[in-house]
Amino acid sequence: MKLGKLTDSPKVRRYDDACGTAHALDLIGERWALLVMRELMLGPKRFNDIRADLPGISANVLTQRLAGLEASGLLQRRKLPPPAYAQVYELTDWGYEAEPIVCSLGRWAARSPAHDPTLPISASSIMLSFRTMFDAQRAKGFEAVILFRLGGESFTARIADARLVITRGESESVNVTFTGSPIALAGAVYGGQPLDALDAAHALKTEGDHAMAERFTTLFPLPPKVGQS
Amino acid sequence: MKLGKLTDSPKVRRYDDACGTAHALDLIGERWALLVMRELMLGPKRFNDIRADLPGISANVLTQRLAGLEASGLLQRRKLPPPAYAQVYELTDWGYEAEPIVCSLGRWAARSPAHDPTLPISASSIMLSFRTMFDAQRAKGFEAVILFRLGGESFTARIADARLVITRGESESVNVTFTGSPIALAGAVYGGQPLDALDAAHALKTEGDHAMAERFTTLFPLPPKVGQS
DNA sequence: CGGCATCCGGGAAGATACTG
DNA sequence: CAGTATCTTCCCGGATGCCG
Repeated sequence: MKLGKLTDSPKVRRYDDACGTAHALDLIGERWALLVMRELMLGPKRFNDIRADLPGISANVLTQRLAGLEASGLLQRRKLPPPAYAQVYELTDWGYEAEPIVCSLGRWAARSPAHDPTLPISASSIMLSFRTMFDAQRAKGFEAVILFRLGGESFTARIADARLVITRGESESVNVTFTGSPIALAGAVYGGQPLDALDAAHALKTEGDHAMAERFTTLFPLPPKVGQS
Repeated sequence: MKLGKLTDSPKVRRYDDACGTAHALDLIGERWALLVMRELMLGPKRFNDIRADLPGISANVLTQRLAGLEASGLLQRRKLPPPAYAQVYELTDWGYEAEPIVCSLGRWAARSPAHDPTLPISASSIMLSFRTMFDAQRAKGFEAVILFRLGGESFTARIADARLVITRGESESVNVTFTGSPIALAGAVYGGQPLDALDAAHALKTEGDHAMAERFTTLFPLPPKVGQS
């Protein structure tokens, strides 16, 4: 039997630096930490759902990150009311305020020559990327409600007044429904793959107003890769 | 004699994730990487100067980070022309584009209850923090050129038209000169310490127009800590 | 099934010493 | 000054197993 030192100094490896950026890295600089927060950006999730959307993370590390983020005040564990009872992890208000960080990182790295968009992507990731890459100019005069069914998770995007609002869950009066995998949706929006080809390949089913669906896929221009133009 | 495997896959630990945020962490998610970039945000530096401003980093790790960032296309090594000859590290254009990330991280983490502003801070950090926290409203109608001499490094801040421009180096027609340590300057701007007290303590010398100096210190309001109002 | 503790192997980070 | 070499420590990732 071994008893962990009671005086166990937390032994956290910190940057002893008053700079806010350095402190941010103390909070979310550990491996996986920011991706865990990304997965929670669109609403609370349970342990195994986070884990499933972060291929490569071990249960071990996920437990540590959740505990660390909770101790920092960035997320809370919450028991769902009956009849669900399940325990979920939910960002605090301050945690949600990290969204600009996630988005600016994503926008910046999209210019990387080494970025490989064919890798797997989670549902939360691509919905967040829409918030990041949305071009208000291109959306002028466009009004639509788009429903996404991505492997068990549903999201609704509402576009009006050149603004985009994305929420978790289904919705009424939907103009377009996309059903399929996040990667196929990414192919349509970012890879320039035609919707009918994806439909024919049974990768992404498009239902509803196809003109609106086509227009939707044009609203998220990628920044130019470095070294180009 | 040992021969490293030629087929040695770089063995970089990557997130296999198409999400831009995840790719950003592949690029700058390693420990110290973003702080190295922060130190270069205001202009090129040489190895030992970066090292001196990042207390805690070992030469070993700094070498690795510089090599990694160079391989990713985020910085370049450059030989200064005669008579300096020294080798310096300089961010590429794309590297400089990471400034919004550094700033949004800093602004977000400034709300943390665990943030300790009494820790040491580098000259680059505090000059960058001015860019981050600058409040254009408060600067309306204020015009000033402020020179900072912070332990061997000089920076100039120009405020006009409710805009702030910070550059490395000295300048002509200066209204105010601050001379001292970065931490003392932080005390004045963020800690509410009176300039004359800092001057009396020989921590920060203020020369020139003291009214302008006082006003300058009010232009950088900190966001409220979480849990407060 | 969901959440967490434990053990282990490999590799990254930290500290120090050394070299051109 | 600008790194390299070496050694130690600790974190990450994987597997297993406990417990509600």
